[in-house]
This record gives sequence, C-alpha cells and structure tokens, in this order.
Amino acid sequence: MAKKNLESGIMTAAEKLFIEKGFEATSTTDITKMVGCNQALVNYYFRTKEKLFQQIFSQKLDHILSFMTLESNQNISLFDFIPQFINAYFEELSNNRKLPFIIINELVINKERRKFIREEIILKEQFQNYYSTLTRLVKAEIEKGTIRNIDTSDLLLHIISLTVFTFISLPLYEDFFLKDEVAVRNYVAARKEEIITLIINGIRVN
Amino acid sequence: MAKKNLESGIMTAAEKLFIEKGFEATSTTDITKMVGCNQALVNYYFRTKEKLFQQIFSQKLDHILSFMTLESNQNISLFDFIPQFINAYFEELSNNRKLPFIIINELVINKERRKFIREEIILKEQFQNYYSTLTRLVKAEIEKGTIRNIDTSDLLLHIISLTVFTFISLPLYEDFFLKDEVAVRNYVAARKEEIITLIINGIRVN
DNA sequence: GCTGTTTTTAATAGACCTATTAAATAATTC
DNA sequence: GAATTATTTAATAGGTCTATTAAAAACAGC
Repeated sequence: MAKKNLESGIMTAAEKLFIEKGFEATSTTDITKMVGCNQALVNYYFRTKEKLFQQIFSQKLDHILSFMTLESNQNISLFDFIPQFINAYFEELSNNRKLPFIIINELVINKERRKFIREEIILKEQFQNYYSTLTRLVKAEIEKGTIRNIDTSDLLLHIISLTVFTFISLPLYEDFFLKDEVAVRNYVAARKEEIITLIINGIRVN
Repeated sequence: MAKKNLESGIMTAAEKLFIEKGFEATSTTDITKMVGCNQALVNYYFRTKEKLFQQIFSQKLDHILSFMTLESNQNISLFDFIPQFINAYFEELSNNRKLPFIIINELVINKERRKFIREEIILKEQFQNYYSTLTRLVKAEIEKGTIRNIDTSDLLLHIISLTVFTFISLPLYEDFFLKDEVAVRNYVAARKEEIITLIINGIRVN
C-alpha cells in the first residue's frame, strides 16, 4: 500500500500546476511528468481530470474557510477585528500568491464550478457565523456613532477587493519595480498597512 | 473587396469568445463557426490565433487608455477628480463586464503578454500624463492638509482594486441575489457610490 | 469575356490531449 | 510460496486543435 505516495504526489503536482497555469493549460501528462509516473494514474486514482481538480479545490476552499473561523468568535471591537482579519488574510495570500487567480479563473468564471464557492464557503455554518459576528460588530459601532452607516457586505467586499487585488496586480509590480523577494515582501507589507488605514478611516466618523 | 466584412467579422466573434471563455478555451473553429466561414480564414487574415488575440487586445487596451486621457487634463480638485474617474471607470466596465477577467487571465498571468500592459498602457504618454496630473492633485491636497499623506500609486490602486473587483465578484452576486438586470444595475450603482465614499473618507483628514 | 488577383473553401498533416484497456509488476494474504 | 489483490505501465482509441496547402470561387481591370 504505497498508494498514498503517488496519489498525494499527483495531487501536489496537480495543485502546483493548476494554480500556476490554470485548468485548461495543465494536461494530465504535465502532471504525471512532474511526478515521474505514468499518465494513466491520474485516471486510476481520480477517475477524471475534472474530479482531481475539484478534490484539490474542495481542500483549498476548506482551508480558506478554516482561517476565517479563527477570527470570528472573538469578543473584540470592530477596530481590532478589521486589522486582525486583514493581517490574517494577507498572511494567507502571501503564502498562496497565485490562489486568487485560480479562484477567479476557474471557480468564479466557470458557472458549473461556482457552486463550489457557494457550497464550500458561503453556505457553511462557519462562514455564516463569521458574517454574523461581523454584522454584530458593525451594528454596535453604528449605534455608538463611531462609524458611518454601512452594510456588512460592503465592508467585507471592500476588505476582500483590496486584499485580493494586491496579489492580482503583484506580477505587474514585480515586472516593474520589485526586483527581489525582499522588495516584494516590503511592498506587500506596506500595502497591507495602507489598506487597513483606508478602510478604518473610510468608515470612521470623526 | 468584401474583405473587411469577414476580417472584422472574425475579430468581432473572436473578441466576444475570448472575453467570454478565455484564450485557451476558444478555438479558431469556434470563432469561424460563429462567423459562418471557413476555419482557415483565421490564419489567412491573422496568421496565427495568438496574433489575432494580440490585435484584439491592443485595441481594447487602447480604448481603456483613451478613456483615461479624457479625465486627466482637467484643472479640477482631487475631490471632484476621484468621483469623476470612478464614474467613468464604472461606466466603462459596466459595458464590458467580463473585461477584467480576460485582462487578469490572459494579460496579467501570462508573462509573455504582460509586456502588452506595459507597452500599451503604462509607458504611453497619455497614461504618464494622467499619472502626473493625479500626483499633482494629491500633492496639492496633502500640502493644504485636507488629505493624509498617501502615494499616488496607492490611491490609484485602491480605485482600481475596488472598481475592478466589483465586476470580478459580480457573477457570484448574480447567482445569489441579483435576479435580473435591473437588480444588477442597482447593485453596481450602489457599490460605486459606496466606493467613492470609502476612498474620499479614507484619505480625507477631518 | 478573358486574365490576373484576392478571397474562400475542403482536405489534411501533425501535434497533443483525455480516458480506456490489457498486460506487467509489486504487495498482501493465507 | 501460491493465490489474490492493488498498483503501475505501455499502447492506443478517439477526439480536438492549429496551421498549411492546393484548388475553387469571386472579383478586378482591360
């Protein structure tokens, strides 16, 4: 039962290639070439290339969800919650810089696969709890008069937009003026702080 | 010389399909089937599928650039400039809802094609002028003490992130609770106003 | 209406891709 | 250690894709 060896080897290679080049541009031959085994093993272990893809992205989405949960059930102020969440989100994407591309490309564009985001994230209890927590915090601050009237969905979308787009645009920035890994990290860190500032200032009533 | 007929017909169909399904997933057979002509005509007029793609996206980028120029050489306050730009940008993307996808997918991800964004936008005089104008307006307000210290590049990236991501996430919102075209338009309009508010508040010093 | 050029077509080469099959090898069980 | 099961391979069917070629059709000028 050396099974797990090649099965997980194929998953690892496939994950790398799918994220790097997308679903269409990655062939099962590419994947098995990277593993160093026969192409037929993809079908042996995963039945089809599509099922392999879905298995990998169920996992990925699960991981994203789990990191959201971490932040949700704490009893803190909105003004601590937002930076904490953005920090965690940046941390996550820093370690998976190309994840936004694949999620947008394969999971948002593709109508069939969009249900994955629905089922694996939005409808999950963890996310619903997270969203409720955020709503509660927002409402509290609005009532206190510390922030302007704003929907939870708008606030969340602001955070996601600004965070995700940092990594979407990163390849362009790298081409232009981020010459090494240190420069990239500094840029991302600075961007994170700027985003936190924008959002806090952008909702706060002075 | 019925030439322009099929040549532009192919371009129109190709543009529609490339934006709808991406480069890889669109075959020259698909394109010519839509036009109703022979597949070989793609190669007759454009030599290769890649060249056809590049020709279409040179045009698209040119169009994006031209709409930026429109906004740049006016002598207005930053607080008018930002809403004006965001309005124009939203208008543009409302009429090309899937444009962000294709730009991210084919032009940002693909290292070879990234030079197109560089050459057709960023290095162009029009963009540089636009950027200078924005920088001048930002500096003026910082010196007046009306906005906090912020880089032009950060401000521009905020605007682009929030605007583009509205349309990136739109398919998901449509699946969930935007049941018809009217709902979509209302949502996008509300989102635009919220983004303008966030950015203005987010940079303003009170 | 004939001649030369341009446009369009049909046919196909050559490459690659996924999934299937049958056979070979490795591992496990009794 | 023979039988059974699980894993891996080689070979290939059947599909699709891009680009090329040669021939047919449409069009131009004279």
